Amino acid sequence: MRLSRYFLPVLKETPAEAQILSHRLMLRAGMIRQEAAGIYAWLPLGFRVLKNIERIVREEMDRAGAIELLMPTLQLADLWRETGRYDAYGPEMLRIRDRHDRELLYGPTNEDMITEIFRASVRSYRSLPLNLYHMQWKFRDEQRPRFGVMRGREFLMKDAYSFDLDEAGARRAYNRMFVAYLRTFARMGLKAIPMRAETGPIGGDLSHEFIVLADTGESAVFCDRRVLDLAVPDDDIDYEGDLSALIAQWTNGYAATEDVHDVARFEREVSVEDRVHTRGIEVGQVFYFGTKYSAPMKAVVTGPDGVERPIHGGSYGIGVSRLVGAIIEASHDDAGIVWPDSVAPFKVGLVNLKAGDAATDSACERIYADLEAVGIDVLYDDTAERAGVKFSTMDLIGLPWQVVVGPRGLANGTVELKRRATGERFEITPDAALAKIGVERR
RNA sequence: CGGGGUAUAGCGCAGUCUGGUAGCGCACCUGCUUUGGGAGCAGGGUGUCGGGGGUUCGAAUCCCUCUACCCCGACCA
Repeated sequence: MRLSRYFLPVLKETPAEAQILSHRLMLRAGMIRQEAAGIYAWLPLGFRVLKNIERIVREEMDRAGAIELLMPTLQLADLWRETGRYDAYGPEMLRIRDRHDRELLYGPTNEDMITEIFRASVRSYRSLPLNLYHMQWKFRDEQRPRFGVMRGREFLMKDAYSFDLDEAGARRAYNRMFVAYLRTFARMGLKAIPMRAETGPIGGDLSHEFIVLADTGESAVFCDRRVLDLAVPDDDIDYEGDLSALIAQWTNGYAATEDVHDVARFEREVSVEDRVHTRGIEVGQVFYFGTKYSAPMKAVVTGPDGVERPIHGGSYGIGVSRLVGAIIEASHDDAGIVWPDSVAPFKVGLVNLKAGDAATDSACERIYADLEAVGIDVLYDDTAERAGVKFSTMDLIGLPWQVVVGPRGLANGTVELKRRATGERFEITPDAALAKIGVERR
């Protein structure tokens, strides 16, 4: 993409309403624009990051055996009346009437609807286990939206729902999602720690929150340093195998958010040098809730013994849009965002220091073409801006690699390659720069 | 939902107390000079002063009212 033809409205000054760092950087980097309290338009750069996060979530969900579908944002109130949640949910639910005066709601979550979909078609235990998920915009009319996309009213959530014949099956489903979550967050460059959680209004008796550690996170967390060093399973993990030992490894060590923190236990189980007290951001939560929805909604299957019984369910959420903010909170410096490679909006920023100069232009064009040819996303700054502006913009938007091309270097046959995350700089030939990025010129 | 605050150009702000027909910096547009870490000179205002109503010869400014947004606290992917 050529910057001269892109839409990248970066801001030099920070909008007054943005308090936390990720929100400021997202506004300044031209990733989002606020349209109402807690409601954002995703501008091209932010949208690319969102799509990358979506892709990773999708790949890991699919790998773990979940099946993607898409449910609507609008739901009939009657569906929610079956579980009693229409009245229970309160003013956080956005309620709407259509032209026929039918009561609708903008879905804050989808347990009720997925259960309805399930019960319409599934009759036998032979169809189980089943795990269905989607990524869809949710709306929760928060009393106080804040922190940009970290706490919006409209947000993109991945929500998965598992259906099993009994509790043992449901716990296996839970374990699969647990492992998938470990992998998902790790792939985004995040250290996400599962912590025992309250089950909240969704109900159930087994739940973990996945908390990303970031100094600027909204809640205080306490954990055993040894939990931070646990290895995340590789992509050859066998989801059909027994995952319970792996889960135990991750859940035995102490890890708790402030509200459920047990000081006595923390000090008893964790040695002083292993005690970690930092801050975190919740990016996902997994629940087992048994027959809470299946019983009232009569989502039943016939078991091998011929007896009908309500299925045991679980739900598994990831705040996809929140992750954009969480990643920035966890990965930035004074100059701006430092994107992990896997979610970066472009992999390479190509800086033409003297647009209009024939030699510089043609060197840039060649590098640009070579990168595009192998499918590497590159943002080519071909504008006539000053070097200082170009550099600060590139640092702000945080692309993993910068290739800086100017007459001074070209006189020696070199360009400058910069690694955003480490600050390393190399004065090397264009071919060598491409090789480091991962392109072999033929 | 309790407490506090703000609303003036794309962004950051002054002007409001004491009414006189809108301004500063950045950004943006035109031209020239520049160009290796947020340039210089000259010219240009792109605005229902959040909305509605009122007072007044005259309202960004005073009064009434509505709305939006932000911050602190209690709640959430």
